[in-house]
Amino acid sequence: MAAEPSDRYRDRPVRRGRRPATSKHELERVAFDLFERAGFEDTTVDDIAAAAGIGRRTFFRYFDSKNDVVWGSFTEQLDAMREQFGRCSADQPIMAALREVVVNFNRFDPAEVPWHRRRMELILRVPALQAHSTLRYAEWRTVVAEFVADRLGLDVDALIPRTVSHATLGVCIAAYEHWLTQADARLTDILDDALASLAGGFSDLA
Amino acid sequence: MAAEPSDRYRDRPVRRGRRPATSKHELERVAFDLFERAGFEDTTVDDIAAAAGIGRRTFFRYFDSKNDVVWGSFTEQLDAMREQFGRCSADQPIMAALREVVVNFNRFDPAEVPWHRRRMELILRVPALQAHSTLRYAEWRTVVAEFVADRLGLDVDALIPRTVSHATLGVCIAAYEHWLTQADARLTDILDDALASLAGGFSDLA
DNA sequence: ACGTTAACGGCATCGAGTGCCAAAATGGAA
DNA sequence: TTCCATTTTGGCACTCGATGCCGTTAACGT
Repeated sequence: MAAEPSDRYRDRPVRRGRRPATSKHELERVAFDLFERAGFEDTTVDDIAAAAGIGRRTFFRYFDSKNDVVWGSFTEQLDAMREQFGRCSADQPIMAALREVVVNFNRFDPAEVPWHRRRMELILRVPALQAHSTLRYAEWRTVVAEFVADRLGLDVDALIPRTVSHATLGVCIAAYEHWLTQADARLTDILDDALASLAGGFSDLA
Repeated sequence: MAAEPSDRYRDRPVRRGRRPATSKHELERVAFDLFERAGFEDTTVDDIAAAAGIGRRTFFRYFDSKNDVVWGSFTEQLDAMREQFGRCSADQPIMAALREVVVNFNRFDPAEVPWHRRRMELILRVPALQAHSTLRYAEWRTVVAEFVADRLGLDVDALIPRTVSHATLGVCIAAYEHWLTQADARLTDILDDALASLAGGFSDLA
């Protein structure tokens, strides 16, 4: 059941030194289990390390911080999103493309949804994680800003791309927060609605 | 020159116990001075306390955290913004009112501008402060969401008010970040432009 | 067997943040 | 003037996240 320690070395079947004692995935599993029981704040890194059977020092070789545990393979997912942007038709309006890609990016296999929900509950409700999330969101925004900048022939750091990416992220977070309060709503629907409002400049609300 | 220790007791000229050894304002001054020299990260709470001539333990009675030092009287300013929203004409469109109030809220006396710039450079560029700012932004968003909810007869936690407040905040942060890169631009102008873009649903960018 | 390589994990250290509590300072009342 | 109530101070001890250092362990190839 547990992930193979060699998960991280799929692309190098033959390797030299000592094998990793665990994997990011497995650590994530163990940690989420503890978070579920005692809460994020009351679970110490020692707890996680002990439960995973590794030393505390080793934990910090798998994750830069306790906060990072909940972010899974976020960086890899960003790469996927960047690719989706690359496949957008050039004659689709920017905000429409943005809406489509972001919504698609948030489609999950039904089996994964409860897991994703727990992850987002942590990120959006635990103060320490809310705070830390800002740093991860910056990466997300950059992907969006790159797309917008590319389309408009502007620099990534120009005002327009940054403004659009910030606004879009804000809308997504609001949608996510709303989704968490709805027991059985579809995330993609809420995101789609919210992003449509944004593209309309919220003019519908008089 | 230093603020009176009794700053915090303006409304109670006669008081009982021991006088405070310093004030939030004075601590802020001392801290900013150190941040300027050594940077935020390399300035410890001990450094600040020592420079202010108080004990480390006492520092934490003035501020909940080292991060909070840079936020000055943010909560008081939010109250002012809430009042400004209250004075808005009911027939002004929501996004227009939002734009006006937020821009006005960011007008500063020219003499304060350099100070405000340094404050925002810290908040927007130091990772630890970027992260912590999220928690303060939440308060800001609530003020905006309250206004929008009130106007639409919705709950503060409804999707629309939250979405609008998140988007508006995002735009403001983008504007602020842009302002920091421009040596002599007017913050209010940038904010006004960016908020106009938002109200237009970024439709101008095709 | 031996050397190389890579991961492990203990130890020491730093810095933020908190609970506890005695000491200091201040005004008012006896 | 002395004593009391009140309020702030600040030292001490402790927890927890995070990091540098370094010897140890486990795998592989020769």
